[in-house]
Amino acid sequence: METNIIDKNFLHYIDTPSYDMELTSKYCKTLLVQLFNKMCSEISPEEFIVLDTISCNRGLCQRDLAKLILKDRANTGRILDSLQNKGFIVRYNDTKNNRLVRKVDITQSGIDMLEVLILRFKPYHEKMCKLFNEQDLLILKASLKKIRDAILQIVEIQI
Amino acid sequence: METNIIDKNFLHYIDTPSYDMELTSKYCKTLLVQLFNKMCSEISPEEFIVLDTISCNRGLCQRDLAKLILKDRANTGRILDSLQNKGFIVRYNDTKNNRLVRKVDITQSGIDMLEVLILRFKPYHEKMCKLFNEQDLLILKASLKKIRDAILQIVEIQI
DNA sequence: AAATACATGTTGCAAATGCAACAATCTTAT
DNA sequence: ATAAGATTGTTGCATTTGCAACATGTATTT
Repeated sequence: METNIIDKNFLHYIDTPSYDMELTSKYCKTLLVQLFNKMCSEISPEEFIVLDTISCNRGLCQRDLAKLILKDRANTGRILDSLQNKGFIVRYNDTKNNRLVRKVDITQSGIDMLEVLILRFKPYHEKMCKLFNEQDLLILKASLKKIRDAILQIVEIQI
Repeated sequence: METNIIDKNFLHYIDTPSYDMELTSKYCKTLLVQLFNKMCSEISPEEFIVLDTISCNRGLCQRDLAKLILKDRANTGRILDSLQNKGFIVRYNDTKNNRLVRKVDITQSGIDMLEVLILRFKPYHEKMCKLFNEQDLLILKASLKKIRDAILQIVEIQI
């Protein structure tokens, strides 16, 4: 059999969009981590992301929040424990579809924390923004969506 | 202060390219994991990726391989231990820039394994390929590269 | 009405990951 | 020539992550 997987005809992982996305995600994460190391000791980058997500999706139950932040229920609960201990969020029992759920909301202290951080990161945020135009970002967003739709045609994704 | 971070003017994490990439990467990974659960018990998806990378980059030292597969040296060594135990790769001492390094190469058994897997996954691979055209993928690749370059202007990335 | 299935959140555990420290070896500086 | 620094790979440890099991409460089925 002369398939010759090593030659250039075969698409290797390194050449896939998946690899490029992983690589770029690593860059984004490193940027975030380095900025937080320098400029924020109050919360972790992960907690910041969750707090930001809660701030614009108030009154979500934990499972719905988990879907948004791309983590499972267990880890979502743990991050919320930490944010709650720091007083940035509150949890309260409520119902959704006649089911008991724990909903999450941001506190005033959490809002203040977010505003402080946003001000602190503003220079970097603006520097990044200047490097991109809206059109490019929209195209990128659409491309990524197209990939996800393609994957959904092959397997069922439960996130 | 009426910054009002909750309104739509502020860019939340959920709306960033970083989030879209993370989400899409998760889809890709889930696809890979599900395919391997169904169709491959010999090696893990991670090991497949490393084996594939070695197959088209023969004679790399471990550190250079680590950079390619986006892992640190420690984890790269561990994955290689597993692949070596299964007989799919060999490691041998060599020098690079007058330094002692351990280089990695794929064995015939490893090549056979890759070819078997590629044949096994061929239907899915072709199905995915049909859903994209070369032009879209090139644009996506360029967009992601542009993001990485922008990040490099702000922080130094050492992967 | 009882049994089964489903949804939500928590806990425990194992695997994966990252980081710092270390050993070995080579280069550069004083 | 000796000391300091750099590169590579390994080991140990702490953190993160995901998965399965469980408890609780609801919906559905028989």
